[in-house]
Amino acid sequence: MTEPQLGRQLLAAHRTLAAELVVELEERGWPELRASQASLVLNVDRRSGTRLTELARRAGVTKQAMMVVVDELEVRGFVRRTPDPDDGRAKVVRLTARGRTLGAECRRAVAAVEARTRRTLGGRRYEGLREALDLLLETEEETA
Amino acid sequence: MTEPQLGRQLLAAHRTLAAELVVELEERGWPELRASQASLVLNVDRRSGTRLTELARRAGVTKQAMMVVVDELEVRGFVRRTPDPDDGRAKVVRLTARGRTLGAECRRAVAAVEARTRRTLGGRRYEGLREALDLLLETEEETA
DNA sequence: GATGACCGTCAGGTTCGTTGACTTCCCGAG
DNA sequence: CTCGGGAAGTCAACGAACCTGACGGTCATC
Repeated sequence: MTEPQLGRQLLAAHRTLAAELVVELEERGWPELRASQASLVLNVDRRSGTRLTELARRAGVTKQAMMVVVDELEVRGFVRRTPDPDDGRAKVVRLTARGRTLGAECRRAVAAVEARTRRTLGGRRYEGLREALDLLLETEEETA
Repeated sequence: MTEPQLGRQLLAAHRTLAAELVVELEERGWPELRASQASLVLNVDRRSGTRLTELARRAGVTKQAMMVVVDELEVRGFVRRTPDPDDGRAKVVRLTARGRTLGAECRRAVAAVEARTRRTLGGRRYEGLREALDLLLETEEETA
């Protein structure tokens, strides 16, 4: 009975943090923005832009999954795809001006959520949590 | 950049544990059983059965969500719904004989996953993880 | 130059969950 | 005693975040 709770708690905690981030963004005037989208914005290199595959790698998901998020962000004008001059197959995802503004806001929102989490947990437990998750996923990766 | 990783890691860790549980169950001869289903089986009171709403409450989800899982388990003969003698509205979810056998297997599978997790994390970190999650979700609940 | 690997894409699925809108039934207050 | 609020289970529709598989171009190398 104890362990399925762990799995569930992990999911619940994920949802909680994601929801908090969304609220934080809303309060800052960026409504209808989801955590996955904010996360993507933060992963695009501000200067040179970043390829889709690289974004997927950073986020630890498939390129198909990442493409959906890029699509959404592109429609809303936060990001645009430009052909990669060095590679005809590739496209580079870049932030628009609006996207850069959003990026700044996202960093603040993320910091706020992190600070709140850290406060309710205490610094020690917070660090412990991060460490445990790092370890868990790292060793999973190796076995895979 | 640091925090959105936390949220994502929580999700990834959830998927990992759920997948491990499924594999564990498969290896024990119970294929095509998902983590949510196993979790439900473990939450049904072995003697008296449990109402749908109560199951939903225990799992921290809506009764609609819980109903789906009960439906699946009922179709496969692990569980059945009987009218509650004390309340004409309610039905009691009970394990069938096959369901009880599955329950025992689930407990073992869960224990195996837990043991493996504990081993990769170390007892100290494992306990810390659980504690952190408890705290995180508990205080979330209060604010809600 | 053919061959295999790689980039982005399209199409379709899966898992776990949600909100909203009933119907049926319980219960307590007027 | 009825009658109105509320709770139990259900039906339907949807959402978020993923996945696998299959392709058409492009690169890079042999």
